[in-house]
Amino acid sequence: MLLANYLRENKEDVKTRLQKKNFKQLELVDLIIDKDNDRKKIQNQLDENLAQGNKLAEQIGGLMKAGKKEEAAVLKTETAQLKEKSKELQTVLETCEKELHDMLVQLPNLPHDSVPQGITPAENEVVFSHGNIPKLHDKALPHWDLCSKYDIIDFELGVKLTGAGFPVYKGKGAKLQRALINFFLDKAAEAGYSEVQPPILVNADSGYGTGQLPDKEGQMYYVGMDDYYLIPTAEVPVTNIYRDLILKAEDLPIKNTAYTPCFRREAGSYGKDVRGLNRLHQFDKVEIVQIQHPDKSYETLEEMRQYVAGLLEQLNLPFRTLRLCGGDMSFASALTYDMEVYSAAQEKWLEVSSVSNFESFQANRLKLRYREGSNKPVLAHTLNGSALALPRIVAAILENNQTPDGIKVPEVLIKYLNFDMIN
RNA sequence: GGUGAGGUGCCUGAGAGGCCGAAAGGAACAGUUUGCUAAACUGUCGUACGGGUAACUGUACCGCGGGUUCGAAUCCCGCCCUCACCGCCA
Repeated sequence: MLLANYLRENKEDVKTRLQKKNFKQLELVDLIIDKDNDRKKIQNQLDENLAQGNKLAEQIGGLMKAGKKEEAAVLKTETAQLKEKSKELQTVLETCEKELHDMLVQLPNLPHDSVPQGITPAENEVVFSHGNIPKLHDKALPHWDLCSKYDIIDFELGVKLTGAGFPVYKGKGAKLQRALINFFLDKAAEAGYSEVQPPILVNADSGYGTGQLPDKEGQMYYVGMDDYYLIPTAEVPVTNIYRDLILKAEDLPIKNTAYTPCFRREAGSYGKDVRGLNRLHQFDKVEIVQIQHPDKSYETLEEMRQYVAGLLEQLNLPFRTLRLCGGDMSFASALTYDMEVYSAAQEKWLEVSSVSNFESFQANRLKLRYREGSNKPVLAHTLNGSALALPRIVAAILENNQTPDGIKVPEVLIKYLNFDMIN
């Protein structure tokens, strides 16, 4: 959520930047400023009314104590009118504030200057690529066939237990999952991230804090009996740890990592993109989250992006880094890098990580602030990234490393496994 | 699920209709003292939204929402949450 004051002070700049994000209702900016002006006016009136009432009440108190009951009674009649007026103004103010809020939450975050102009994924900018696209042997298979050939991931069995998109990992497949999770967590710890194990069900307040609610309500699994949501990403519980806090400037940056399963309904997804591991309802992910001083958040974003790239290099997967164009970015992000690995049998790029700087957009909702010395609290910047999401990494490993004799395990994972081939 | 207790500032905790944005202690911060550390002393020490160049100042907030009252942290009603014990159970 953006701040009304910021819009007022940077009106034209805000509009041009919103346009870059392919946001069309620019008139909303003016409406918000007007509404905020109304709000101030109403509050002024209300405050004045209440102040008068307070003053009268004080006088009445004094008179009562002095035993001047008649004089007090006269003043009492005055307060009755004031009270009615205040009540009226209060409702008007509440309506006004609600309308203002409802408009404010419709504005997406403003894109950073470096965000490329564009509307579709085709306009994303490739900023880095690494590794060679492997040449597979003649009988190479897509990962879903490899999964059943070596009996490591069973999609049909998942359907029996739950439904489509809930695979069962078996034998070496299950071990590979554990190895990847441990590898990612160990690397994050080395990079200074402190590990947390948060709940994977969260309440509505947390959903609002990171912005999944209200917009993406339909994408989360909901436990109605207790009013909880299954997390779509560890970002939700981990970032919400810091909701409603005022941190000290010297505590920044805060670096957390968490492994959690993630649950997404993926309502509206269909077709070839959902085959095999490409799109699941439940998947595993290690997330990195940072809370940073506004002056340093872009430095931090670059560092996080390098960190994720390093993981992919160590896994020996060909990948590329995209700087997302305005139209392809998420609502809350100011700058996002996507990492895509090449899946050689499917012959396509798969998104395995998204690293974003939200600036103060999330922090405003979270009321996550920091204080420098004895200054007023200031909104912090939040950043997060996948490091990494497992399924598509697994898909790429299986496909790219396949040989006629089996699938070679990436070297860095061998110490976590007691085998080097899936066969 | 049952019963009981309770939700006050960074923490502990007092306040029981006006003198309360809230005692006291602790923590933290700044200063004095000190060879260093510590101690002692002094001071500062909530947030939000307004007005004002500023000093300052208005309003709201004692879990949330309503009510009573000229006036509510304090009284009344409803809700939520936490803790303890019992039951059930990993």
